[in-house]
Amino acid sequence: MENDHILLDRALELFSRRGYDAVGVQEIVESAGLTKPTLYHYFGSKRGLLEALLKRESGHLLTAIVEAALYQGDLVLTLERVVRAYFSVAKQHSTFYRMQLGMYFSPPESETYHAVWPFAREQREILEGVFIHAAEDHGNLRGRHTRYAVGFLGQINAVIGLYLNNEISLDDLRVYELVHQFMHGIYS
Amino acid sequence: MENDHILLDRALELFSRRGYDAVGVQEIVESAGLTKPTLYHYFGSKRGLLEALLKRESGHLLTAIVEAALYQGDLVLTLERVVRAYFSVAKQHSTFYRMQLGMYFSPPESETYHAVWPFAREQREILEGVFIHAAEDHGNLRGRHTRYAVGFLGQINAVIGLYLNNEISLDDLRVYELVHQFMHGIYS
DNA sequence: ATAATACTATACCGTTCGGTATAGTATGTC
DNA sequence: GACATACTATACCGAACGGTATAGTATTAT
Repeated sequence: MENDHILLDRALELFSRRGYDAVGVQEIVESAGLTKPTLYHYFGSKRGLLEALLKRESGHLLTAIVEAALYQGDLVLTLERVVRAYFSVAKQHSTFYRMQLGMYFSPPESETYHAVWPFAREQREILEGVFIHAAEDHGNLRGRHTRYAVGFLGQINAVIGLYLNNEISLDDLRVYELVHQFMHGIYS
Repeated sequence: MENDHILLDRALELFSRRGYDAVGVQEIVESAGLTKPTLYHYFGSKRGLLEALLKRESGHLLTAIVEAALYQGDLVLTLERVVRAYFSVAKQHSTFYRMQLGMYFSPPESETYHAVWPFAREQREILEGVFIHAAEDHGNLRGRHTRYAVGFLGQINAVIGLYLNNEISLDDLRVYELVHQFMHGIYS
């Protein structure tokens, strides 16, 4: 295994558990069994390490939801695929998901917020695309794509937040519940 | 104005903009026109300052939603009051709301997460109480109070997140939309 | 007048921060 | 054999970190 990959793995583990600011460069290289010049050779700075990490790990999530978000006439089916994609990444890459979720809500002038913002926007645009397409079939959705995308993502992340705190599991029933509630409310 | 209040105000401003870890004690006291021994006299440690800050500011939010969450037979009405309470605090204390939202999603071994956790749990319990009470009138809600509380809070925070990024405003229409969608889904 | 209490400034503690200058050691090319 | 390239360790940089010992200055109670 290459040393740059080892560094990224260790940084991901430490950042997701304790946060970017609370983890020093020294600790990362020690945990990787290397020294600082190696890290600075590959990434140039601590910020560069963070950006390389986000770039590598976001790939999983973005490709998964791009594929899932292909709208082909059935909104429920599409949303279920999207939720399943999110759940799948949250389960297989839970440390990364925890990290990017925390960074999305980090303060607006922090390094982490600026670093994660492009990837967060991309996620939202993909979801907005679903609702924009669906509005061609369901006129009453028109003009509310941002609202829906944000609200839907908010619910997904609320559920994944519970999963990351070991309060629930992420299974097919949970997918159905989430989408059904989003589409039809809580009574039915 | 007392010096301890000045310190809390400056800490709130700085933490909410750049994050707890990224702001040093020195910067806080300089911004307050004071020196470090004053801060350590009142709060004992940086962590103590954070906890005092959360305690002071959470009061606004908790009293507001406790009052709003009184269920008296009309779930829609109660939820609208709750959303209005959240929106009101988010508008009047936007720096605090941003801070506590970020801390709720901060890494699980960070100081900020541990400090904010008791207040987050209290919020959720209040909301769960609404759905537990409502289930006495609407049997099909029974046993899903956690799910609903978390999902509802997720949607509220998603919308407030948009507001904090200056993408939307928080008005009565937005309250209606949020509750209506939660209750009846997106089609109606 | 005196003593106790509450508060605040100066100056400092040891440690850690992100980052780097220097000196290597491999590996492959010509 | 000479040389460039890629990578990594030792040892260090100045600055900032959270926190404190000491010495005060007001205010209050006795």
